[in-house]
Amino acid sequence: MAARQGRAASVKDVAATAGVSLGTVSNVLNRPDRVSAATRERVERAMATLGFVRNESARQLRAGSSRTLAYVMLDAKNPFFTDVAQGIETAAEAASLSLVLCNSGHRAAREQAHLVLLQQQRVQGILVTPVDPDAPDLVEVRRRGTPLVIVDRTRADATFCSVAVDDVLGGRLALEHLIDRGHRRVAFIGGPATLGQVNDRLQGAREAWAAAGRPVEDLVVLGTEALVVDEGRSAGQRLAGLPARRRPTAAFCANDLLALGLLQQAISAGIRVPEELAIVGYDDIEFAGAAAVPLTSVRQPRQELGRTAAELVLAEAAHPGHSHQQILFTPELVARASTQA
Amino acid sequence: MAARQGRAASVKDVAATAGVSLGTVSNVLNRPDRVSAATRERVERAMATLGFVRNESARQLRAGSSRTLAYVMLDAKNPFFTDVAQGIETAAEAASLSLVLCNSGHRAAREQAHLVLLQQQRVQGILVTPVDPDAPDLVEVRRRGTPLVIVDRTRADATFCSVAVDDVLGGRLALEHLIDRGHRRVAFIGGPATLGQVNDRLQGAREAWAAAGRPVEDLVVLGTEALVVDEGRSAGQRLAGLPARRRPTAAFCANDLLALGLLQQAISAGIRVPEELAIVGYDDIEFAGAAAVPLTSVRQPRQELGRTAAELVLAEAAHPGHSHQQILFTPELVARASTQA
DNA sequence: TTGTAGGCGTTATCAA
DNA sequence: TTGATAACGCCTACAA
Repeated sequence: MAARQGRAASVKDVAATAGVSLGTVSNVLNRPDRVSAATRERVERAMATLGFVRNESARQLRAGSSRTLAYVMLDAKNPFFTDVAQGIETAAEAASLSLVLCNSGHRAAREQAHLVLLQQQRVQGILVTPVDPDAPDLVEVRRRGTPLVIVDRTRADATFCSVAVDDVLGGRLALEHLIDRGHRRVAFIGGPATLGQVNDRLQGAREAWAAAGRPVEDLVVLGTEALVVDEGRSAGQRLAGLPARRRPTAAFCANDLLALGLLQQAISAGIRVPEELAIVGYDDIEFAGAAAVPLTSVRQPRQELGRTAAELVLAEAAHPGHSHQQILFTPELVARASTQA
Repeated sequence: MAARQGRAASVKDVAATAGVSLGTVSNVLNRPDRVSAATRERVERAMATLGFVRNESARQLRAGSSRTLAYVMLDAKNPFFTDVAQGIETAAEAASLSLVLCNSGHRAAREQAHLVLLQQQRVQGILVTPVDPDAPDLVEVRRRGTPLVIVDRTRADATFCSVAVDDVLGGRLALEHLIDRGHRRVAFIGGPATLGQVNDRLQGAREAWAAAGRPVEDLVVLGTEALVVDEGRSAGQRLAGLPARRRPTAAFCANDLLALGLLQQAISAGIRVPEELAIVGYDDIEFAGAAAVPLTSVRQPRQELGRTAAELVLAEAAHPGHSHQQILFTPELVARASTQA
C-alpha cells in the first residue's frame, strides 16, 4: 500500500527504502543526469513499490508560485463559455500551465469564494467573466498580487485588461443583413435591458436601421425576461398577435436560444421561415446550424477570445507594471436558411 | 502594494507590521476568540494594508490533505457532463469541499496527465468518466492512495465504485413506448457498435421487441459513425431511401443529437413528425424539448448521478477498506410531441 | 493573552 | 557522485 499509516510516501521514505540520502532522491527527480545509473534505478524501483507521488503543495511552497491558470466561468452549462474555456486551455497548454475551471453560476457570492480560493492557491493568473464587471472585489484581487483579466465583459473604468466582442457591431451586422434582404419592418427581441450585451446589440441594430434611413417606429422592440427558449416562444406569440400590416417580416433575437424558441413557435403555428418570417440569432451556438431551419446567427470568435485573454494574463504576470488593454473582437454574420428563401 | 520585492506578504510580515508575534497572527486567523479585541484589530488592519492572503500550499502541506474534490470530464462541451458536474458540486458544497473541473476531451493522454496532477495536489478524491473504464492507469491511482470513482461507465471487473445508468433498460423503455403507440416497424439509429452505451441501448431495444413478439427483421438497425447531428441527418436520408413498405414508421436514436439531425432531415424533406415518422431520442438534453417538434427522449438522472458519485468517493476516503459498489440508476422516458400525434 | 519552537515535503546549496 | 542542511509559510503544542 502506498500510504504508510495514513500519510503518503515522501522523498524521505523513498530514500530510506532505497538506502540513499534524501538529496539523491531529489536529484533523481529533478536532475537525473547527476545520479549514477545504478542508484537511479534503485531509487526508481523504490518509488514504484511505494507508489510515490510528488507533493505539489510542498513544491509550490518552495517555488513560491504555482503552474496553473484559472478561469471563473459565469455559467458552465452555456456552450459559449465552454468554448472560451477551450481557447484558454490551448494557450495554457502552450505555456505548459494547467487550467482549473470554476463556475460561479451567476452568483456573486460564489464567484467571490472562488476568487479567494484561487488567490490562496497562488495561481499565476485569473481569468473571469464576472457577474458584475464593475464590482470592487476585482480591484482587490489585483491589489493582492494576482493578475486578473476580464473575459467577455468590459469594465467602465479601464483599469483591467479585458477581451470582449463588439456587440454594437454585431447588432449592426444583423440588421444590415435583414435590410439587404429587403425587410422594411423588423422586430428586435431581447431583454432584460439591464444586460449590457442586450443593450449594445439593440443599439447596433438601431444604428444600422437609422443609417438605412428607415423610420424608427418600424423597428419593433419586444422585451424578454431572460435569454431563454421559453421567452423566445412567448415573444413569437406576441409577434403573431400583431395586426398583419404592423407585423414585422423579420426578427433579430439577442441570442440563439430566443431565436430557437421563436422558430419553434413559428413552425408550430404554421408560419413559414424564412418566407413569412426571417430570423437572425446571436452567438451561433452549435445547435443553431442544427435547427429545423438552420439559423442565421452572429458568431463571436469564442476560442480566440479565450486564447487572447490567457495571453494577456500571462503578459501581466510577466510585467506587473504593464498598461492595460481592452481588446474588442469583431463578430461575423453566418448566413443560413432562416433568412434566405 | 501587496508583494514586497516579488513575494506575497506572509504571516511573518503581518506580525512584524502589527508588532505582535507570528503565533498571534495565526490565532487571529484560526481561533480569533483567543485574541483580545484590540490586538485582533491591529492584526486585521495590518493584513488589510499588506493585502495578506493565506498561502494554501503551506496550509495544505501542514494539514496533509486538501479540501478539494476533482472531476475529470470526458467532454466539457457535452451538456450531459456539465449536469453531472453540477450534481457533484452540490455534494461537494454540502461537504464544504471545493470542486475542480478537468476536461480530457476524449484523449487518454490528457486524462492521464490530469490524474497525475490531481494526485500530486492530494485531492481528497477523484471522480472520472474515463476514456477507457478498463484502463490499468485507474488501478494505479488508487494504489497510490487517492480514492477514485467511475462516473457514467462501469468497469468489467468490479474493482471500483461506479455510478451509471441502466442503458439496457433505457433501450427497453424507448421501444416499449413505440410498441405501445402501435408501431410495427422501427429503426434503431446509432453507432459505432464499439461504444458500450450504444450496444446496451440496442440490446434493450431488441429485448423489448422480442418480448412483444415482433419479428427480428422488423427492427431495422442503421449504424452511424458517431453520435452527432450530421450522422442523424444522413441516417434520415438512408431511411427515406427505403422502399415504402419496408420503411419504418418510427426511429429510436441512440442519443438526442442523432434524433435532432433526423428530425431536421425529416422536416426539410416534408415528412411529418410524428404522423409519418415518430422519433425517440436519448439523454433528454436541454434542446430536446426546444426542438421544432419537441422530442420524446430517455432521460438519465444526471445531477443525481454526480451527487451519488461524490458521496461514494467521500465514503471511500473516510473508509479506505470499504467494499466497492456499482450503482445503476434507472432512466425514465419523457414523452413529447415527436411520438404523439 | 501572547510568544516560541518544531515540523509538514520539497528543493537547492554546499561540503564531503 | 552523494549526503547533510536550511528554507519556503503555516499551524499547533507548549511555555511564559
